[in-house]
Amino acid sequence: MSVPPTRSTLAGRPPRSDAQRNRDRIIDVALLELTADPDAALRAIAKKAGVGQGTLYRHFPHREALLWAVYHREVQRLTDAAAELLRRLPPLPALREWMRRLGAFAVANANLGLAMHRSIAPTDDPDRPRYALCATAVSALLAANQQAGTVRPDLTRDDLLLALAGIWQINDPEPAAREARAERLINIVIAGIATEGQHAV
Amino acid sequence: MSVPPTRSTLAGRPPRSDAQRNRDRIIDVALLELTADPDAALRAIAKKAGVGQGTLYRHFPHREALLWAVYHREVQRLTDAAAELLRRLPPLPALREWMRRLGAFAVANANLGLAMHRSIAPTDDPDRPRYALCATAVSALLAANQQAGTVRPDLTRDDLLLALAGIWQINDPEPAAREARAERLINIVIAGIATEGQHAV
DNA sequence: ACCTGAACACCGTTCAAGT
DNA sequence: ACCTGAACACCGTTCAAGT
Repeated sequence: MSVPPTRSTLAGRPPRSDAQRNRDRIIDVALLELTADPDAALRAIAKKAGVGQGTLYRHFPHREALLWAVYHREVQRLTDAAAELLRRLPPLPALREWMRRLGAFAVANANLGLAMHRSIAPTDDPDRPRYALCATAVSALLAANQQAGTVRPDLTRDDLLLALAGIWQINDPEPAAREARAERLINIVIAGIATEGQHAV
Repeated sequence: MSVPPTRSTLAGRPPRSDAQRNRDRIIDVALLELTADPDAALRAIAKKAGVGQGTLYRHFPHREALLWAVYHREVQRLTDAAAELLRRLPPLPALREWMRRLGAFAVANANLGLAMHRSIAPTDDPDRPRYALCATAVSALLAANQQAGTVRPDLTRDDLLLALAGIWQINDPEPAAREARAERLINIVIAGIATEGQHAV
C-alpha cells in the first residue's frame, strides 16, 4: 500500500519505458489540473496527457490512487526540509519554521488537498501520502524537541498532527492574511505543546 | 444566505402545509441517509422521503443547501449548550466542557461532516451553518474567558476554531480511543490559549 | 505488456406536464 | 404553488479490440 510509486508495483522487472513515460506525464498533468480545479475530471486529465482513459486506469486503479501519487511527489520536499532544518537550527525553532513551511505548502496546494479530502474514503489508513509523509517529518522534529526538553515528553506525533489540522483549511484571499493566520495557529500550537518557560521561542 | 431554513425563504406568507411537511421529511431522511453514507444520492433521499426529485430541488436548490439544512438542525443543540454551560460553570471549565461536547458531536456526525466537506465549494463563506453556528458558541465562551482573564486577550474566535479544526477528523474505531484523542487535543488547545498560570484547569 | 476509446452504470440538476 | 419523473449532461470505471 505504501510502495514508493515511482516504479511499477508489479514484481520483477521495471516497466516498459513508454509506460513509465505515460505514468510521469499523467502525474504532471494531474498536478496542473487538480491545482486549478479540485474536481477535474479524469477524462480531461487523460486527454491532456495524451493517453486513453484505460491507460490512466492501468496506472492508477481509482481516482484516489492518482491523487496519492500526485500528492506524494509534491509533499516530498516538505519532508526533506525537516532534516535540513534540524541541522541548521535548534529543535524548537526548527519545528516552528517547518510549521511555517507546512502552512505555505497547504495554502499553495489548497485545491489539491481539497481534492484529496473529497475523494478519500473514510478510513484511517496511515499509509496515505499526505498523512504519512508529514508524519515522518513531524516524528523527527518531535523527537529532537523531546530530547532537548523543549516539548512535553508525552506528546505524540498524532497529537501534533491533529493540532495542526487547521493549517490545511486556511484560505483567506490575500497572502498576507493567510500568513498571519497560519502564524497565529502556530503560536497556539507551540504554546500548547512547549514545556514551561519555552513558550516565547 | 443565512436565513433560518425552518420556513420558506420566499417573502410573505408561510408555505403551504404540504410543502412544509415535505421539507421536514426530506431533512429527516437526509440525516439518516447521510449519517449512514456521506455520498448518499439525492435520488435515494427523495425516494425514501416519498417525494419526487423536483420537489427536493424546489426546497434545496443544490446538494450543498440540503446539507446545510441538515447540519443546521443538528448543530443547534451544541450552540444552545454553550450558554447553559456558562451559567453553570466558571468560564474556562465551561469552554473545556463545551469542547468535549464538540468532540462527541463531531465523532457522532462524522459522516455528515464528511459529506459537507466533500460537497462544499472552496469559499470562505462564514454563513455556512457548521462554521457559523459553532462560531456563535465559541464567541460567547471566548468573551467570557477573556473577561475573566483566563484566556489571552488577543485570541480571536477564528483562531480558536482553527485550532480546534482537528476535532472534526478524529475517527479511531473504538469510542474510548476517540475520547482520549479528543481530550489530548483539547489539552493542547487549552494550554495554547490560556493565560499563564491557568493551564491546569 | 500495454494502449485505446466506446460503453455502462450512476449522479446532480432541469423542465415539461400535471394538480 | 407545488409536485412528478423522464430527460440531459457528465463522471468514474470497465472491457473488447487492437499493437
